[in-house]
Amino acid sequence: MNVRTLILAILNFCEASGYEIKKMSSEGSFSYFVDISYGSIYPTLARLEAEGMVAGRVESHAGKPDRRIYSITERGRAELVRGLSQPPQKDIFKSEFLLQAINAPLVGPDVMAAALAARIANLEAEIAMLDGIIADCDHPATLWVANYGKRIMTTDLHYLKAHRNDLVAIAGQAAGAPQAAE
Amino acid sequence: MNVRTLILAILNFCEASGYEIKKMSSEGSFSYFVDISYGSIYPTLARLEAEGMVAGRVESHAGKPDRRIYSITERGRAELVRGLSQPPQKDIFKSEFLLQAINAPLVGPDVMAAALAARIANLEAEIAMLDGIIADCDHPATLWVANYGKRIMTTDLHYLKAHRNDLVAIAGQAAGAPQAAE
DNA sequence: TAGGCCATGTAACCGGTTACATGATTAG
DNA sequence: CTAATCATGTAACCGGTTACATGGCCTA
Repeated sequence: MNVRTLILAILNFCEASGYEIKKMSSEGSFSYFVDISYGSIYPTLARLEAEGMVAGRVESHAGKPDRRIYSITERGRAELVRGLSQPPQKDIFKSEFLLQAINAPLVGPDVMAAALAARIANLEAEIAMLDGIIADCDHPATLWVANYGKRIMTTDLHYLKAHRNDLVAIAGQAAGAPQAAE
Repeated sequence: MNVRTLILAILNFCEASGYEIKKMSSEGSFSYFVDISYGSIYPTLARLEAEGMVAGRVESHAGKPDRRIYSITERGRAELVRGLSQPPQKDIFKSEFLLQAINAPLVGPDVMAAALAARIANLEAEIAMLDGIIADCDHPATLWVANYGKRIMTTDLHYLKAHRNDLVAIAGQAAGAPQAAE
């Protein structure tokens, strides 16, 4: 899942500028599995154009900076299919929250409670975003993914709310006596 | 969640060699959120030792290569607490499967069905691993995380099984007619 | 008039992986 | 005899981020 394929996938939905791609990847319907930086978007876009995978055109709007709008080409779409068709590698899931949770006794109940609260808030925000997609969007595949994501996040949220106190209690177990000495 | 903190976290559970750390991170109870490579483990371990965060000793077993066993020091534990205590950044979730799913019409029903099957198999394997941890382990925080993970993965699995056909159908919608022309 | 948003781009850096080098022991 | 497992380590590479440079327009 390199930036290259990701950008092609986004451009296969709609043409966009580098700036818009950034926004889609950090706020829009792609945000729940990526967040690309400008520093990788613009060079990749330039390279994709040089390879004929995307076509760029400049659009001028009065009172706004010029925008380079890119759209995917036939070659780009073929490349995207190639990229998507090879068996997907395992999902990568990196959770600092889980690392904290596994070390609950070490971080203590206060930090743990704060982390739980942050995660719950985060999940609620993300579910709200998915609700927005589910309401607005009529693209079947996107809807399928949004509903799938919502289902999992909802379960996650319920579980956290039901068991947060257990984890805080575990974190409190060793409070003040920070593990055996060296 | 850099390798540094991760290694300290692992060593806070038990002392281990670089080789064992690798195994824990790619098979053991840490594997469901990381997989570190030797190329980052050994240099990091050396650096941590130079900084006094971990202490290494050489152990010889007849008929086996020498092993450098590392254990965390007080300083290392303090460093770990510091690393864990700052508010965790958002979970990173990168899923090639989801990227395929969102582009289901493009990849076609066969590839989509294969991806679904792979993901289902993967989830089943991971749930089995979690069951192992839940049965064996008596560390409360680890158990909490394992049960949490199991709950989510189980929901995930059920949802996938119940809705896989829908996604394959969506992927079949555009089969043979690969999108509008340029 | 200060700060935020729009908009594009580059250069330096960095965290990490891949691939390689080495070598003994054990299981098939 | 071959392959796998145990075990440590290095060097080259690479994908990506951070921080910087630039500048006009709009809002508070």
